[in-house]
Amino acid sequence: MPTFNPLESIGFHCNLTFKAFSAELEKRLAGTGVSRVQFMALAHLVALGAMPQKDLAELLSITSAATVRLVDRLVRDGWAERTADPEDRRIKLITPTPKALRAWEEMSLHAEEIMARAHAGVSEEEIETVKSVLKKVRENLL
Amino acid sequence: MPTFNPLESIGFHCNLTFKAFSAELEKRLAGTGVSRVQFMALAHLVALGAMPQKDLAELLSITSAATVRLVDRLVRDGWAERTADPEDRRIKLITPTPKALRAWEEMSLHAEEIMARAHAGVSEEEIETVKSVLKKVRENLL
DNA sequence: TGTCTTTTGTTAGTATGCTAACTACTGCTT
DNA sequence: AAGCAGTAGTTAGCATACTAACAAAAGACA
Repeated sequence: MPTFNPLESIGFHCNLTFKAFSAELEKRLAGTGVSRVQFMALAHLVALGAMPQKDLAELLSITSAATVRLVDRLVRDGWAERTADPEDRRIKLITPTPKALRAWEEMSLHAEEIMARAHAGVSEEEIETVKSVLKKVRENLL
Repeated sequence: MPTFNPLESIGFHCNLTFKAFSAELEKRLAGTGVSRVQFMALAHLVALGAMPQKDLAELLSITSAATVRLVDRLVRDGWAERTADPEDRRIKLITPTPKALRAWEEMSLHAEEIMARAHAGVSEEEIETVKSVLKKVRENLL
């Protein structure tokens, strides 16, 4: 009987690897009051500036419903604000607060250090291979 | 200012790829009443037989607390049972039900098809490279 | 044997994801 | 202008993850 073996699936390995990154990032962010998901949201908000919730949802690859609550928590904790879009009253622009902008530079160092550590001993070429294979796999699954 | 760019991180790509597998598996399991996580748990239970919750937690790489509620739902839905370990009264052995064993063969086909589709057009060598690089990355992050 | 430590499982509280159903608003079409 | 489809955001209900605090049982050791 051909039994499904998780170890053979790239998806399984991706899950494990993603968890390893998550755990390390969460450990380093422990003192900041920012969660891993909030960190990713702030990365986009700081890099690109205020944007509608819909855009943030797309960048994070989550649903709009999940984004509502993520932004709720960002607002609650003083990292972002919902402001009105003068052009379109449906839209709530999500704006990073000055507090977020100030704290970002130091926080983002954690992510860069983790990336550097994770990629240690792996050639640039291997990293590119992984990225391109994973991209192809995602396209295969669309 | 050196800004963190998620696209450069293998962790980010792993997250996206894992989500793609998850979405596809969930779509296929829609009619079965089994969730993706329950499916993974059953894969281990069917392959290895009854085991303590702790072992299941390790195989799934989740905490024991998360396992408690996962097993709660498996039991609730008739896929598994908690039985006493005659040797050690702390242990609850998680046993797949006959219903689970019967349903497994067909369910596991979904996972195999998804793997086959995902890996299409990717050489065996590339797949091995991805697995070994991801493994090294995880070790780097320990 | 009695106590201390470890192991296993549980509960509580929070964060995060999903789908489905809903509201408010925009914008097209007639 | 009226009507209707599409878009943005919200809410509700569920599944799943985590940490922290706890209980019960087993094991180790004086």
